[in-house]
Amino acid sequence: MSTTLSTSSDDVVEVIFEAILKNRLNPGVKLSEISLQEEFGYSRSVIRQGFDKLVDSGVLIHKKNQSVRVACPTEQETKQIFKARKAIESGVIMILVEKYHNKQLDLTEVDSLVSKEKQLHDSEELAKLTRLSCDFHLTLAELCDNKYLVESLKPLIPLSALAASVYADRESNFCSFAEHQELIEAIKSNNLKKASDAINVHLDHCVQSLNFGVQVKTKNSYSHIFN
Amino acid sequence: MSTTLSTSSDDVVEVIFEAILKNRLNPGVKLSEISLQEEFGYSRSVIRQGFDKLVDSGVLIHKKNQSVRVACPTEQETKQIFKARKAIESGVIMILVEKYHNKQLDLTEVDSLVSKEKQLHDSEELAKLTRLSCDFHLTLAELCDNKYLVESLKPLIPLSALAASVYADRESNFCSFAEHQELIEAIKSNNLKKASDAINVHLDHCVQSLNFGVQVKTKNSYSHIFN
DNA sequence: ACTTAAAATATTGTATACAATAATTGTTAA
DNA sequence: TTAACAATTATTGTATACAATATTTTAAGT
Repeated sequence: MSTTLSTSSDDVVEVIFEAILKNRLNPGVKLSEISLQEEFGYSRSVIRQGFDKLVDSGVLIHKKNQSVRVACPTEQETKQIFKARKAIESGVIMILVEKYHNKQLDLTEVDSLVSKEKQLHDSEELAKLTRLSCDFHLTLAELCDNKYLVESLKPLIPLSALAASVYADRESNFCSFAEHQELIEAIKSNNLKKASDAINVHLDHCVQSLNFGVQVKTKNSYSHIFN
Repeated sequence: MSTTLSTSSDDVVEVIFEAILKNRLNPGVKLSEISLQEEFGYSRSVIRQGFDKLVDSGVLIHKKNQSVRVACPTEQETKQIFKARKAIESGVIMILVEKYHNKQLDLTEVDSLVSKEKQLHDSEELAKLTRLSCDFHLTLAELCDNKYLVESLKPLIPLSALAASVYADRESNFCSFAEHQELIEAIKSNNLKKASDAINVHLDHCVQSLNFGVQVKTKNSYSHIFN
């Protein structure tokens, strides 16, 4: 929650979030506090504060007296993550439909996000696509003007990205920009039922596109991960 | 998120949560790290870790270089909190109805919670009632077997309690046990529409019962607050 | 070679130290 | 008395130290 007048540890959180969304930090990777001191330029206590926040949101896993690791969602956890997202994002869509109906919603930002997604998709720059589709979902939540709703959804987005990086064969069809487009159209049509269905179907498709048969891979070095 | 093999700072979180739910910690109260050292028996760094988690969930407010304070939700924030709860808890109810339909849901725990609420209501022990009605909502979420959903809802419950302690004239009719009862009956009737309506109406009633005209009161000592 | 045990190393958990900043108190002037 | 300012005190932000615990390496025995 950003009622904190941002302290240094938020930098750590932000950098690690970014690294995950950009697919630089793979699930299971071990992050030691000491080793990251010079990487960040902060002391261990600051790094640790950042880690603590990420652990709290489930993005990092921390077992007592062991280094934190990037979370590696199991099949069951992944399904739970998307079930939770369906609950929260259904609420988001409900609010947005009402807002749009009352002419209190400006969709130009998401419109341009979706067209950027289309561009990247066409030029096959799949790495950047993950980041953009995450932004799409977060931006929708932010348009609700409800910080509590945003904070509820926030940790689930990098967790989804992690799940995708483990189980998605090709990330192109994991979180389809075409369905994002349809979702926006549904909101614009002032049709609550249609929009609700669209978000639920979309998130179901995300899970269905995953292949839970794959063997989980773990790497162990973090050179060239951040920035 | 309890993937952390619980460290000491979780004690701090738990004790402060409790104190809020029990109405011992009022909104706006200042909590200094140093002063709570002997109260808890932990060192400042541990206390601080606990504070950080609570700040992150919005229960404590932290401005740079100032002591943390117990949050004091404004009218607008309170409405946002309950809007977010409606989104999340609608999802909870949806899942529970499905579970009940598939005979995978045991409601004895919530049944007994509601009857305890009724007892306390009849004997006019209103202080303990807040705690119990919070438990009711959290227990429903826990019955979904989805830790992400639980974690999403968790911070909103003490925030609601804080809002009530500021704006509720009499806490008795803030979060009505009778409506809890009806909600459970709706789930048992396998009627999704009815159950969805019940949770939405109930949470709307909570907000409607509040009187946002009151002047906010702030206290400043914390003796006899914990345990 | 392989396994086991022990020593050495590295990393975390917690406490504490010190500088930077805020809050409080005391003093003076109007 | 009140207001403004200075001096004092208290509290936070960050770094670091040290013990407890994990991990890795080394060495010995089979």
